[in-house]
Amino acid sequence: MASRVSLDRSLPNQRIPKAVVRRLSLYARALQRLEGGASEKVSSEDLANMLGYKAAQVRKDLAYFGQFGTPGFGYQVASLRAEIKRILGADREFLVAVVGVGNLGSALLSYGGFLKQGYRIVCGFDIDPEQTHAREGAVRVHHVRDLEKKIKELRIDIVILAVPPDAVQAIADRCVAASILGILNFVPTRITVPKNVHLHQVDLALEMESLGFYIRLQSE
Amino acid sequence: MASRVSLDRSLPNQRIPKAVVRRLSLYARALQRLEGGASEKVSSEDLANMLGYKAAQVRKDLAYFGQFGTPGFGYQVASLRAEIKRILGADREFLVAVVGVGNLGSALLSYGGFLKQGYRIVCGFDIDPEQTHAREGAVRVHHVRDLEKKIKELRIDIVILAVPPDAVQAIADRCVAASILGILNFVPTRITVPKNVHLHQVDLALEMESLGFYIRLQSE
DNA sequence: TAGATTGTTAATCGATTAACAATC
DNA sequence: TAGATTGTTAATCGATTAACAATC
Repeated sequence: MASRVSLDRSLPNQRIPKAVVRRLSLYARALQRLEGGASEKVSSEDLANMLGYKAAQVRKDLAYFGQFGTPGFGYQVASLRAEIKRILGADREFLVAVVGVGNLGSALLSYGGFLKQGYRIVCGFDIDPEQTHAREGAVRVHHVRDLEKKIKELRIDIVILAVPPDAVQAIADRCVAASILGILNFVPTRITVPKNVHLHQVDLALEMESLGFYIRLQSE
Repeated sequence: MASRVSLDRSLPNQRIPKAVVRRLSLYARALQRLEGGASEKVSSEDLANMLGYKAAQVRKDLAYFGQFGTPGFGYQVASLRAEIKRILGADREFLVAVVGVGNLGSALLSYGGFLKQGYRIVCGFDIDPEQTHAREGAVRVHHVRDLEKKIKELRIDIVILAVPPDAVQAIADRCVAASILGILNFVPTRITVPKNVHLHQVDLALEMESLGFYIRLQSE
């Protein structure tokens, strides 16, 4: 059984901690910065310093997925980055829809931040698509009544929720019923979904509150 | 020394883990939902169930800040919520500015999500305030050249960064030099600040990447 | 070969949970 | 008093870090 791990690096048979996956994305970004730079190799020490981690952690994180380095040498910048991209799923494009095209939703629709490779925003949904329609040249805004139908038809993988707080759980339930794979929830209301659906809550109110708390703590 | 803790609950003399503070905000929100409900009391068990935690964790989290419950009874919903709000700093308003009033920035300016009590968005900054100006009725957008001056003049505590990626570290440095207390960074570029400044990175690209990773993991 | 740096094991640290005496 | 539930200590679990043999 142990041999299987080294044969097929892309299928880790242990559970991967969320924190490890987050760091993996940051490694990829750091490597991108290094690419085209002076050196084609990088050590776990270098990478750790760039991100404020410890070298051992970098090596341990990578070890979840395989052996990518050469003892006494380090890692090839380009190939390590390619490996990490592959691990993170660069081999597949995810189709994304934004539900709720108000202020935040329309900014997210046009925000390039996560459009980078691998994620394509396919459409929006709103209770009043006419009103939002004109603003978004590129992407069609459908009526939210057609949510399930369009999710299936357009094979949408991920929805971004930016609807009013009291609507969010019901919308999430409908998405789940339509077999959505992942939800990124921007609404400051916690929602629950079955554990086969991956959920990230981006809670700005929460971030602000902890920021405020730590500021207060510090000033005393 | 131990007595000091019980005397002054608002000044914890131990380091508070970030995770505890985050949960504290969620407790406050759960209590808000309970308020006006059937019962005026709540047990750690109830609260834990509402949020998917364990009762012991709720009690332990609260214990960092004092003793708020009654053995054999539980907690008073209203007073516990008031205590938590106080701990989180409801006794002080933080003044906030948004730097970079593009798509995302202007949505954040008008987004009510974190405007809830305690945070007031005072103004925006942009390299081309004229262009953004008209769109925001309520809040003034200043030229970014006046950043330091206005931060001091208006006594801004927190900046939200929504500038282009290659400008973000320089802007952050200027904010720090102008004695900002906290930074909420929305730009998908990691920045570094001195440790007396509190920094939260809200990294949408990162969230999407981990969502994609977990989806891929699941589907295999 | 000597020096460098990996991958991995063992030690440490921190956070969560269980257990329970205290007490309303 | 009996039942319930707290605050806190001790046990457990998980994640980070240090140490080091393997090896390029």
